[in-house]
Amino acid sequence: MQAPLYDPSLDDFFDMIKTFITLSPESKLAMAGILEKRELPKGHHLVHAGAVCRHVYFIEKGLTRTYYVKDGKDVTDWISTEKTVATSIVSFITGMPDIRSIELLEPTVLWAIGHDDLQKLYNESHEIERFGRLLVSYGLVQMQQRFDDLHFATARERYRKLITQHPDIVQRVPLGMVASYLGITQETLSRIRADFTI
Amino acid sequence: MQAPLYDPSLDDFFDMIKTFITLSPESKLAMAGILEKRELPKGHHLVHAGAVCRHVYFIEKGLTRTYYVKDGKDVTDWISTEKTVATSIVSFITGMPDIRSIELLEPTVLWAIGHDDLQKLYNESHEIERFGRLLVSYGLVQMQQRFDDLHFATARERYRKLITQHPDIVQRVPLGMVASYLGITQETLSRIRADFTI
DNA sequence: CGTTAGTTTGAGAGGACTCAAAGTCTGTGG
DNA sequence: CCACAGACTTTGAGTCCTCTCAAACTAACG
Repeated sequence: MQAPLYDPSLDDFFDMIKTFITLSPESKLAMAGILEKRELPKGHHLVHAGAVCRHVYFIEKGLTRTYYVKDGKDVTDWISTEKTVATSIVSFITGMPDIRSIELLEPTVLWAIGHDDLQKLYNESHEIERFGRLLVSYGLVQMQQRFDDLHFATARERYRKLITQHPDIVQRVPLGMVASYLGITQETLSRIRADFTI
Repeated sequence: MQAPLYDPSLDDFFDMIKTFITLSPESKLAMAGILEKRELPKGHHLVHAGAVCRHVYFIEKGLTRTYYVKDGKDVTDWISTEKTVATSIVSFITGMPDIRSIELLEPTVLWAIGHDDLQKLYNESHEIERFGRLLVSYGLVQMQQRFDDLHFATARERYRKLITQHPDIVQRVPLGMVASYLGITQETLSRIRADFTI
């Protein structure tokens, strides 16, 4: 009987990423060395506005919101649910500060990967470099789809798409935050929703 | 006196990508083996709607437009100028067909990289895998910025930003295409522009 | 059970859209 | 070199969607 080489709950993480890569045992071990599991309360901030984001977070349980303030108004940029990634992507990639903050909308369990740790593994392992490439590629596909939704759709179309593709978000996220995520005001979303439920 | 190992005009390509990576001589040689230079006339389509996009294109000279048809209307999704990349990114990454087409708005000189060729080099070279990662990362940053522009800005703000950041696009691209790129109608853009020049 | 965060409702203003028509530019053939 | 066709842009009028500002309502939490 041999002790496991890494925290068995890390398999949740490897499950999460298996949509785009299955790592070799060595790479898993290497990743295990830099992944940090964290349990954080609702309201906690992972990233503060004006700071550099030095981590990527894989959400195992819970819900995060990336947002910023534009013209005095709170704008929700991204919402990350279970089995997805949260990070202030431009800041993480460029190393520059960004106006975006990330807050937890629920008590959250996540895996954090530090930027420098990851760079180190990139240097050491071709496979993990590939993991990085695929992770970003996957993010780019998601961003494009979100962009398309916003590009030439009415408020109504955007809401309809959201409730069909991510019904849980509407349940778990306050209406005002969902509204700005969709690029509309809270009042408009409230009225649209009233129409839909008749 | 030694013959160059690759077409010297390829240095334009290596210049183009040096904002994010400087390749080793071996990697340059490997890339030289898969890069194809093409000179194509205005109006030529690099990608057709409904097809899979199997190439990434680096624009050396000229101008491309990525677009699709939504509800019978032509929507400009992306505009690529000199020293930037054009591709139908979701299709290229996922290997699935996409509604996007790419056309040349001017006679264009570009470097084409085939998907399968690139995958092969990814397998052979860690450094080229890194090149891929950085290329996608760079694309993600651009996409995020474009997304932000669209998210909560008025038609006026979007136009102002475009003319300050990419004044050449307004000169070289027909107004209707610029309008849909900004997410507004041609008539609205025409009126905005009239105001600006007073 | 009060306080606060969150949501709904109302009224009015305004931006952007649609449909339609008139200009303007540009390249090609006579 | 001019004239015309087709592509592109502007202008107009009316409508509608979404916004803003304001106030009332509801739910959740300590």
